[in-house]
Amino acid sequence: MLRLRAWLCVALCAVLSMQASQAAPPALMHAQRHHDGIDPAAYWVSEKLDGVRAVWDGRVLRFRSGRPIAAPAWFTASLPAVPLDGELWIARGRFDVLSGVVRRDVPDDVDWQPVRYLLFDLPGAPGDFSQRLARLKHIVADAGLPWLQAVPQQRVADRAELASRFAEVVAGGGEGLMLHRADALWTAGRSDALLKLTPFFDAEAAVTGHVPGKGRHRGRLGALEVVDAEGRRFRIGSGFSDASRIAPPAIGTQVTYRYRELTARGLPRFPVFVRVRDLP
DNA sequence: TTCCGATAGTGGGGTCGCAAT
DNA sequence: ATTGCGACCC
DNA sequence: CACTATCGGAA
Repeated sequence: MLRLRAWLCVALCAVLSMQASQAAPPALMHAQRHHDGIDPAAYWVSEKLDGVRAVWDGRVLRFRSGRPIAAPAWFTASLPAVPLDGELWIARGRFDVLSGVVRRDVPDDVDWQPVRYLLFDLPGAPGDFSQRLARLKHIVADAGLPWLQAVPQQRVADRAELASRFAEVVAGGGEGLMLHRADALWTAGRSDALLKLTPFFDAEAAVTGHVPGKGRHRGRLGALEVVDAEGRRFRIGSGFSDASRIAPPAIGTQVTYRYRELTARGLPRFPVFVRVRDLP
């Protein structure tokens, strides 16, 4: 009886941990948007890499969602036996390529060749970020794997230097900056211990159609179909209040929207409705 | 009191994988 | 061979 | 990823 009970417990635990290994999102630090009142001198600053977040628990490499990443055996075999947090990345402007490579069910060795695992933290490790960063560099050096690197971190003196770093990175095709507060202990969740600073652009387009909403938006606007001055057609489905979804901009109206960057096809990435364009 | 962080739930471009054509 | 769709990455 | 709408607790 005791044996049976013990076996049931083991089996149940195994099943539960299996499910957890399939889907449970790992506890992570999440970035907050940079805002006024931040003292940049209190932070380590690095480029925000436009790749895929990857978390290593000592055994399995996972997406932020908790889903395992089908990486080649050689990529993960010699990773250190400590939890790591970082970004799978190839190069600036290569997100789509990387995204395809790392999300394939069957990894392609050649495709994975240029992929790097760039680390920016040690989840759950003791000490403030400065201390964790020092330890992270040692872990990377000891591992001696060409594709395993620490994300370069720099200190800035003031807002002016942060602004110039930001301009420099963006001009070079970078996605923006990440700021890790030097004196912050590791904690799961969102706080000003980790900030992101990314650019955005405003543009105008004409409404060509209304896409109906689903779920809680059933019966009102889901997204705006628009066309810009160059004839590019796309949709804007975010940025609307519930009220504006009930009475959306009419077809033909010029609207202002915001986006992060243009895709390879020239379409806006992360388009967000801002307002109906004033003074037509 | 106000504000912040966590949830839940909508939506975008792009890719992969599978089913339907 | 092409198209459409859901489930993901961001 | 972007966002809005809520809610409870911290500030």
